[in-house]
Amino acid sequence: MAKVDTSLVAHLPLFGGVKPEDLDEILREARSARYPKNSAIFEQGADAQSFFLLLHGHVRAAKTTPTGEQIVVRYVAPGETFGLAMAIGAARYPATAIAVDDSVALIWPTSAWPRLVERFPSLAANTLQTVGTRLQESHTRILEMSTQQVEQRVAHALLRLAKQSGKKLDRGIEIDFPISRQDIAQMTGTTLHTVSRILSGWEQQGLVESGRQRIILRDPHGIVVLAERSPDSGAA
Amino acid sequence: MAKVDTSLVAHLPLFGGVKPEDLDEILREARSARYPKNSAIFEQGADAQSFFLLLHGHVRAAKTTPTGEQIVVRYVAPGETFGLAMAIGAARYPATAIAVDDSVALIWPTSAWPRLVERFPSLAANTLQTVGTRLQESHTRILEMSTQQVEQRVAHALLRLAKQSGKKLDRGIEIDFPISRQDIAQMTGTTLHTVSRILSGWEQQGLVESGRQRIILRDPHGIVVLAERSPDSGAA
DNA sequence: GCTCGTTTTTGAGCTATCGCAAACACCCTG
DNA sequence: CAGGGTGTTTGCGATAGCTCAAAAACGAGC
Repeated sequence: MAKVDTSLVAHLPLFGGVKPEDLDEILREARSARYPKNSAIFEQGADAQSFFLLLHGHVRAAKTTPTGEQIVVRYVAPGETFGLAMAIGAARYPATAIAVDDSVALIWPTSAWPRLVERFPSLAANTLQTVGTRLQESHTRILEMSTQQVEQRVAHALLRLAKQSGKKLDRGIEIDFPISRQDIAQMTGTTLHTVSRILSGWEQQGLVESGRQRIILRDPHGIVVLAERSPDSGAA
Repeated sequence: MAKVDTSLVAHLPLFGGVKPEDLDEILREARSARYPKNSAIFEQGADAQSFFLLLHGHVRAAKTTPTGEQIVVRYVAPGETFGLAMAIGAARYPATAIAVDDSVALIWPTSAWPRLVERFPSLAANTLQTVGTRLQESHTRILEMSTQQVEQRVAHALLRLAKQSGKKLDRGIEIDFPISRQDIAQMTGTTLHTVSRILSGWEQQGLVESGRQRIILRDPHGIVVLAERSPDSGAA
C-alpha cells in the first residue's frame, strides 16, 4: 500500500480539527486506488463497503430509475468525499460513481468509520457540515427545477461547474473534465437535444465555445445575466 | 419554563445512544414554546439563533426565490428536528418555517450545540444520519422531477405524506394536517391548477376524497399503481 | 488515412402543462 | 345568517420543451 503524504490532505475540510500527528493514524487505515477514465468505482445498490476521498480526477455520481433513466447527482472534485452511505446509515450505495477522468482516491473500509468517529469526533462534525451543505445545494436545485426554465437551469449548472472545476484560460473558463450534452441534460432535468440547441444558441452569441465533451465559458458574466434573467424578459 | 418529561422524547432518533440520566441534562438547556396555527417559527434569511424539535403539530419548511416563488422543502412531523442551520455551519436559516397547525416545539439556542455535541457525541452522529436521510430523499425528489410527469409526482408526494402523517380512517388514510392544492403544487413543481385538475380526476375515479385543505386517500393502492405507472401506459 | 462508434446538430410536429380568467364553494366572523 | 376572504374548480388558448428521425461532425484505433 502506497503511503499517503499527510501534507497533501491535511488542509481538507474533512480533517479540520484533527491534529497533524493524528492525521497519520487516520490515513493508515486507508488505501489508495487508481480508476481509469470511464470505470465504475461503485454501483448503485451495491454493498457500501467503503467510503472515498478523491485525490485526483473527477467522479460523476448518478442515480438510475427502475426504468433506466439517469440523473447526475453531482460531480466530485479533488478533495471531496463521496460514497458516504455508511455515515448516513445506509447499507447500500444510493448512486453509481464513475470516474470521468483518470482518478485516484483514498479508500476507507466502512467498518472503520465508527472507530474513527469515536476517536476523532471532528470527523463526524465535519462530515455533518459537508452533508448539510449538500442538502442545501440539493434544495436549491429543486427550487430551480420548480421555478426556472431550462435555459436558466443550464446556465446555473455551468456556472456551478465552472466554480467547482473551472480552469482559467485567456479565452474564458473551461470545465476541467469531459462532459457531454447528455450529462448536462441529466443535471438539469431536460434532454440532450434541448441542451444542444441552447449551447448552439450561446455559441452564436459568443457566450461559450464548445465541442465534443468540452465546454469553455467565454463570457461568464453574460451567462450569469442569463441565469438571473426573469422568465419573461425576452431576448430581441 | 415548563419541565419536559424525558420519557416522551427518550425514544426519538435524535437521542439514540444517550443515557437516560443524561437526557435530562440535554433537555435542561431547552425551552418549549407553542406556535398557533399559521404563525411563523422562523424566517428564511434570519439569524439562526435556535434549533428545534417538534413535539406536537406540523410545520411546513418552505424556500422562497428572489422573485417570490415558493417551494415546500418538507413537512415536519412530531419527533423530527428542524432549523438545524447551525449543525451544518450556516449562520442564517435557509428556509422559512410555518406552523400549519397549533404546534409545540422544544427550542435550543444554537450556541448550546457545540457544547452538547462535545459532551454527547451521539448527537452529532444521529444528526448526521438524519441529515443524510434527508439528502437522499432530496435526491429522490430531484430524480422524480426529472423523469416523471406531474400526475406521478403528485401521487408520490401524497403517498409520502400519508406515510409520514397519515391518519387511518375506515374510509382510507387522511393527511393529518391542513394542506392546500397550492402546497402540493409547491412540493411537486407544478401549479395549483394542475393539482386541482388531477385531484378532481382522482375523485371521479374514487381514488381520493378531498375538500378545502383536506385530503383522504380512499384507495392508497390505486395511487401506488398510478405513481409507478410508466409514462405512456395510457388510461382508457 | 480510413473506418467505426459516439456525440452533436438540426428539423418538424406534438402535447403535457402552464397561464390567465372567471365562476364557484366553503368557512369564519360579526 | 349575511358578508368577505380564501381556497377550489374549470375552460380555453398559448407554448416550452419533448419525441422521433436523420444527418453531420468528431475522435480513436487500425
